[in-house]
Amino acid sequence: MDYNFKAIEEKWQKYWKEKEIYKVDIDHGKPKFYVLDMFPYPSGAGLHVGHPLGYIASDIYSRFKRLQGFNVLHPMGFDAFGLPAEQYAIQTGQHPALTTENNIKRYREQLDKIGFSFDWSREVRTCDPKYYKWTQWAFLQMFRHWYDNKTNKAEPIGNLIDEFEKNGTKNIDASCTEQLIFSAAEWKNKSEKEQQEILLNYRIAYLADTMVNWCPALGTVLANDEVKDGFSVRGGHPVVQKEMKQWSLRISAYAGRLLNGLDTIDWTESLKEMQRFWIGRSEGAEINFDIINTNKKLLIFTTRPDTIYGATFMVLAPEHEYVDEITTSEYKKDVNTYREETKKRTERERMAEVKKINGQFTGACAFNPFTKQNIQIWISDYVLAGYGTGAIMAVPAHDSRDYAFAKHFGLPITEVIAGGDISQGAFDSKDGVVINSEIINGLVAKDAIVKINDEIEKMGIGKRKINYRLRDAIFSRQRYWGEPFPIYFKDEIPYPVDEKNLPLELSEVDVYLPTEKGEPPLGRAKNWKNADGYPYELSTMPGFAGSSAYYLRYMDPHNDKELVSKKADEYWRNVDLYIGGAEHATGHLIYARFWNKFLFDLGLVCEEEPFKKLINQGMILGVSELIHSITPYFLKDQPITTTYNYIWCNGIYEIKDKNGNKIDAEVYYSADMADEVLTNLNHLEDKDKTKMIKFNIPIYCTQDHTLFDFISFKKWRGNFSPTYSVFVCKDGYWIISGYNDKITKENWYPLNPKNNNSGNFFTTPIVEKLSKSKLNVIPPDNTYNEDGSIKQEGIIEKYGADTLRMYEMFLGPLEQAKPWDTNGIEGVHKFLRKLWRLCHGKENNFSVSDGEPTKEELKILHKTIKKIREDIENFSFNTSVSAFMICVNEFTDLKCSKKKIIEPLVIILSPFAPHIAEELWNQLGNKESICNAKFPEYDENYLKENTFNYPVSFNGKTRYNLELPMGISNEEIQDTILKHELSQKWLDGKTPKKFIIVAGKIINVVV
RNA sequence: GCCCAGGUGGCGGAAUUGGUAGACGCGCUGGACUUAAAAUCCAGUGAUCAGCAACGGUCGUGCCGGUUCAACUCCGGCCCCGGGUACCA
Repeated sequence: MDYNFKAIEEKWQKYWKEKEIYKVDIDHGKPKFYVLDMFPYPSGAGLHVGHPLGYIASDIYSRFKRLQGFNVLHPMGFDAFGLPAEQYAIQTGQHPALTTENNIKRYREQLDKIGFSFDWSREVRTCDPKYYKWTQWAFLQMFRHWYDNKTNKAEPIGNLIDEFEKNGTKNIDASCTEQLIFSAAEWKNKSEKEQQEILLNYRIAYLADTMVNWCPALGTVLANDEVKDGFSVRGGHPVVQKEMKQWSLRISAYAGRLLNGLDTIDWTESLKEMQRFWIGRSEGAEINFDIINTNKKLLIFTTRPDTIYGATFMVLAPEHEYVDEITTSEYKKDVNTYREETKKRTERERMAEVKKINGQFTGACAFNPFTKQNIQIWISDYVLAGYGTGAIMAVPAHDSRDYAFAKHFGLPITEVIAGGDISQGAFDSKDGVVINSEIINGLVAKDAIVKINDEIEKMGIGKRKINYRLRDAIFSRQRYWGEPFPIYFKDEIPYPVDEKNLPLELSEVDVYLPTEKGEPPLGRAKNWKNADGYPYELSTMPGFAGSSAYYLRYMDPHNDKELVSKKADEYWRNVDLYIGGAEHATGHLIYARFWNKFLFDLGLVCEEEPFKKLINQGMILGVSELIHSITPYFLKDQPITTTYNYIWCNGIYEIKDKNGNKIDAEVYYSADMADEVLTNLNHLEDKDKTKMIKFNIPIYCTQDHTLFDFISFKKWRGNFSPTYSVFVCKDGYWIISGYNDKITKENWYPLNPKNNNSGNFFTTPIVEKLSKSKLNVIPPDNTYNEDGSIKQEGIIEKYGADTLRMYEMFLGPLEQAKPWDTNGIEGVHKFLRKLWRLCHGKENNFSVSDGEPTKEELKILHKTIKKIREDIENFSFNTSVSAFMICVNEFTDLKCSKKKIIEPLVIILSPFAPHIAEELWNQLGNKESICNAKFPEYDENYLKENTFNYPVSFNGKTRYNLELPMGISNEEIQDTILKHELSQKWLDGKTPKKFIIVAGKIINVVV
């Protein structure tokens, strides 16, 4: 073999490791540069080809910066707490710490094979107690602080207590859950418990009632994506919305700063836009409406107080605390029915179904303080409890949703802004003059808002208000595999664990399931209480807890005295370049910014924004395979006789095999007949409840969109599947039975034994993101069967890491999503071989010559240096790979392998393909690693052109090309064009109206 | 639904500021070398019409319309696909 990538890559990976080439320390002699990747969650499926995409990009950038003389911090670690490990633990009984450890080992092995320049001495793992000590520590700081709107920062809770003792709430302007008013005397008269409850109202980490997806059958809270159509995805159990006490972080206090901070950072506009929308600043007013026949006031928030004369009814979220109290006896039953229905739907479903108008009158009315009319109070799905105050004044003439609602229920519509046609639809625009509105008539909306706000404040019924959609982050998870809260409860009041007792380590449990009482798994732990016998919190922290400040730990990872030392923080400051997926836009990237701002308020970090520049790598999409089944509803004994005449229910119901024996089975349908099966169902009773369901199955069970390895499918289904699985094909059916090790070989039952042909069971392919949850991951390296034989050959083994690195970059623009497809990989590999051959000739002897390069050769080299440099700076790595290919093709054509050309070429290639570059660098006689070389500068003088081959167009259409010297005048060009024989045809005897000449670009003749 | 991104040959993509659409690579077709294969090299390759020929014509960047000497690029409207939508990470 000429280019022996295997030997080269192993050799240099070993060398880099032994010489600690990538270890960095604080070095005030060099400018720092901090390049960070979003660290991976080590799933059991291993690293897939999507992960390295961003890592390769950041590695190229890191190596480039290093070649430019920067001291580059480029660390890596693992986001190791999370749901999948816990699910696996539930299924197998293995401790998640153990499986996580194994997964990390596998990830590390895979990462090492790709030749990244990570400084592994700085590795962090979020599940390591030495690490989560600081996650817990930060949480305690949030518990011990409150947000003062006057100083606009977090302040110690002690200050607040002092103020309560002196003046009560009089001078307090705090971010809090509920506005409280009490005097100093009242404060002092409160019991300890009452005082602690009040403080929770102010703490940045606080306990509050929030809505969760509760699954009674599983005894646990589910994530939204674990719920579909009101049922749990696993097991199909009903899920309801339930109120539960949960830890929350008062991120809403930081909404304004999170919004303004966006203007100071170099992120893509689209990402900033997403965060701006997520934060959702809106200026408006809070207004109280009296509720008729009660002494209650209904507080609403509106951005359009100018339309208050058009407010003809009110709508509350079905969960609004007033609903029970105000509903009249006549409507109790209907309201309760409606609320029960709502409870079954997640918030996302409620938002998604705006076209289905529904709601319920409560029987109560409110008083519109401006029109002096009584207006009805309704409840409806489209008002969400978490937004604003959970109540709106509906202005059907000027809000589309209110309009649809009013039309549907026959509620009055009053036009108050001229300019639309309210018989046709709502006029939502603010461009119009106010009418039918007494005191603000004739004003444009903008002025009307000012005037009506003044009036509202004068009347004492409300005030101007800036509202943010950003909600406080719910910080409790009813799970085991996460950071324990350093909190114990005394008399139901939470108290912080003393900092010197951190970390509070996760306790062992017998099984990773909720207790019978429905407590989180930690409820099973023995002695889960402090030295005084007070019980610890049973929930754990969510996934984003550990990832919110990890970039700070990398600066000083072994410090057990501080989260990060001042020295390290002041040198490394913040992340200069952060690369990761756009799917984190509104999760991690907001939480981390919040977390950092909080630490900034405490003076612990010197930069207010953690990530200066951010690039989103696009997702690598893969092909997933879906299997078809039918919703479980239909209970009947059905003999399997023919494919179409009978439909089997899916689920654990009785079905008979062809011998008439009852079997306990689930049934799947081949994709080519699934629709037909569903159609056949239509004549059956209960057909409305029948639905086709499709779900992802592991792609390793499939081949060419066919389920081909039934045994591994059955193993994957595991305990979620009944004993038998029936796979119905057009020409027969397969029956597989048993669990795990006791799965029978597949049995094929053709419908017509004489015509025993295919038995192909088709699945439906779809292109979607590579993800463990989609079961479609493709690893970059070999995967092995249990017996040690190769299951699938990886790219690294087949082509080498340098090829993988360059190919992933070659796939397309970094930021765009692209499907994974190995078709083009040969071309990239060929390029590296070509480079090798350029330096080694046909005989594979290193043969680089010492001659002086020609002008032409220097031009190619400097053109490439310039291009590569610009491309790296623009993160346009796909075009760099093309440029390298063109360059090597050109030198091959010129048979140029001069040292003065090859040496700089190898340096600029080294960020992309470090192994081959290091090898060639070494062969060129260099003793030090190429990592310590200097990135060459290009010389503009070599790039100058004397002539330009102009495209000549007539009326914008290119007709011919013409080589002209650079720098000649437009008149000369015009003359040459007019005389040119090819021009005659297009001028057709006419005189040109106009010449457009862009020097060095184009000539256009307008005829 | 809402927010964000994207749509260019058979495929991945290029065209960085409105200036030659299809760079580079894959695939495919034909050829050279070879006993043969692999490897390597050479030529062709958007569609279509016409032709003995060619620096031939026309069309062509999701769809419809607009601005401009000139539009993949800018503007308006629509369609499709992907991500997120607050407990997947």
